[in-house]
Amino acid sequence: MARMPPASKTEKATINTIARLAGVSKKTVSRVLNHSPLVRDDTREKVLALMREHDYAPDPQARGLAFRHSFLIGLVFDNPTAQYIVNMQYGVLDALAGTGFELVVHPSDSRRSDYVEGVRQFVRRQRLYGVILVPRVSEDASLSQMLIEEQCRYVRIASIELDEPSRRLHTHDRRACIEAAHYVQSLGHRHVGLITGPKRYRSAIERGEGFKQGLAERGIELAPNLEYEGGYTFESGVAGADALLAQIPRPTAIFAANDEMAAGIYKAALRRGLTVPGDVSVIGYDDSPLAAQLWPALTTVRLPVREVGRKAAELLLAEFQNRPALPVSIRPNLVVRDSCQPPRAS
Amino acid sequence: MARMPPASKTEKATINTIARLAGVSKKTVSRVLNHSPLVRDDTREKVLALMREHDYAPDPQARGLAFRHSFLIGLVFDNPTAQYIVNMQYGVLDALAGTGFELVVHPSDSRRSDYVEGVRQFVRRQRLYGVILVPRVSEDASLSQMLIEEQCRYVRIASIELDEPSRRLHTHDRRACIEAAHYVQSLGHRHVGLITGPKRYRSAIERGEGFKQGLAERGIELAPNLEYEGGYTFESGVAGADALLAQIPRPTAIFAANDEMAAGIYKAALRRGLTVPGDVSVIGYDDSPLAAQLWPALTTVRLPVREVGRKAAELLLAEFQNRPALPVSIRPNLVVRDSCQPPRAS
DNA sequence: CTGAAAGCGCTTACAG
DNA sequence: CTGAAAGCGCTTACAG
Repeated sequence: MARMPPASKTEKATINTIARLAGVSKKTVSRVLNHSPLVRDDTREKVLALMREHDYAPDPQARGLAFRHSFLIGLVFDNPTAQYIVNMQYGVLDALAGTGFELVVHPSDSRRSDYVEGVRQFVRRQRLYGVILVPRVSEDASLSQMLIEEQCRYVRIASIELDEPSRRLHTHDRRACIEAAHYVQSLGHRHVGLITGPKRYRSAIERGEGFKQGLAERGIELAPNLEYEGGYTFESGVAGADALLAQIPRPTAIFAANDEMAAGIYKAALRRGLTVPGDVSVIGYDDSPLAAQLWPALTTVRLPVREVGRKAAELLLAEFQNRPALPVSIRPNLVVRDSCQPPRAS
Repeated sequence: MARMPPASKTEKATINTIARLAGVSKKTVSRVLNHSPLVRDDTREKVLALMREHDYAPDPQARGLAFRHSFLIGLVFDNPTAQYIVNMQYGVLDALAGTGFELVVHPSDSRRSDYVEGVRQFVRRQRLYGVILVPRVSEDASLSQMLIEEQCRYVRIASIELDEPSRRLHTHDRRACIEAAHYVQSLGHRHVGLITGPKRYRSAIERGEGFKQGLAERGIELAPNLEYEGGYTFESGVAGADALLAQIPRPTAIFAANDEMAAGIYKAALRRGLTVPGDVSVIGYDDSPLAAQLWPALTTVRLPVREVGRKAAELLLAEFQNRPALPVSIRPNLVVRDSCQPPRAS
């Protein structure tokens, strides 16, 4: 690239600039930067004023080199939906704003045997301050084990309480699905179908078990032929609904463990000449953008993902910011739209 | 966090470790690292072997401090669709793999008057090596002007050829829409509707103009009452289709400037008792995940976004890697699915 | 083709 | 409450 003209602004201020102007050593400026109590109040004020005046911010690289860790937080994920990732990123960035930390993204493929090594290189080479683990990689004990070996902080976002309190964020999938089941029962449904996610996902188990538990609590037993293991994909939702809607008696309501599969139910119903919710009520999970766009709009379970991201980042930075690292738990809520109604009188 | 046991692996190798073991100065190791030709072949080989043996990688923070820039690439965007952002991130990361660079994300809100200053702080404080600008922030001249002031490299991804060759990636929206129009005409449609994006987006103008140009080239003039300015949202697609489908004669095909709005056409058609593509053919833009899930599956224009991200990152790193910085252009292609057919004989 | 010295902008460890 | 020295792991500028 061609040489560019010098910046119009004055040269970037460093810790030396501030120290010289304040008539103190750079160590004192450093103390102010790191909130050390060992600085006289008037000294601190003078230094802070100078920092503001010169728009000074410490160089994260120099700081990182001295601290022996970077000011980077990693987000490690394995292909959840795009909306989930993006919301998570927004949430993490909400928490990082003004802290000097930045977010670096690291997608990985947990089906590859070497993905843990890939994450190891990532955290080691970049000397990451910490990482946030999103399902399903958050469920992998070999990954968290490696991070402990590497002395890298982490927070696991998961549907159950994995790991110790300071490192977990619990999303209460089971509880949310119990409530979804209660809602379905309250409308009067007795023949209810279930399309679960793939059982290698902990969330799939939690959601499926939760839903059945919720029905059982209200005296409804879900028949084995009304449960189908899907793959969290649209196509698997279509296949699952085809299977369930062929049963006799036909279920009057179906719960799908995510919205993609719930959308698949719409397609299968449409093809069979069945209406939603007239012939079959549908309920999903995620409140993806899809949910509001389906016609009729989909009743679904919503986890506030952006808030999850924010809380996870806050937990990760708690120690650095001298706050207590308390375990976090966030509950989803049911978003009632138009895809459920009482069953037709039979 | 509690102190953790020391890592099981040996201490991390530094440039000094390698230099000592190779019996050379660290400057020589540095030369190998930076592909300097001023190293004897056998010296280079010995150093490289040692690096491999000790799994050595230079510390990006130390390197960055000395180089006066970090090894971070910023992705600056203003709320395009989640899938677009995520695909872009994957693409950028494809190009960064193995280079020692990492990707940091920076969403911003271009409606806020201070967003350019926000990006300025971001690039200055982190000493970013460069940034990739995604529409619509890529279209903002005040942003690129600021980056030049800050001497920060950038690449603009845009629907037209903005900026100088070494800083632009052209996505040919106009050409793609011309071809979409030709396709619609080739099916025999004469009464064609258009739902554009908001005119403050350059892409909206390019797509709309391109589509009209393509029709004109085949002797079809798009009537003013068959053009509607949408907002790139599902709801605006519904509203647009409601307006267009009420015209007489009713259009037999509608092109929407993105898939969200195209999905809105489906809903409007369904409500009016019209079938897609029997009564009205629909064509979208983006090939979002939605497109394949609609029923019938949506014919749409697909930009390979991941490839765009990869090429943009390669262009940004060209200078660093001693490659020529040639302008990049990527053409979308038409994905024909089930939402278009010839018009009914009238 | 190779190296000793100085420096990037911070912090730790020690001294007072 | 404050500071001088040394160091984090690299590179630039200079010398040979």
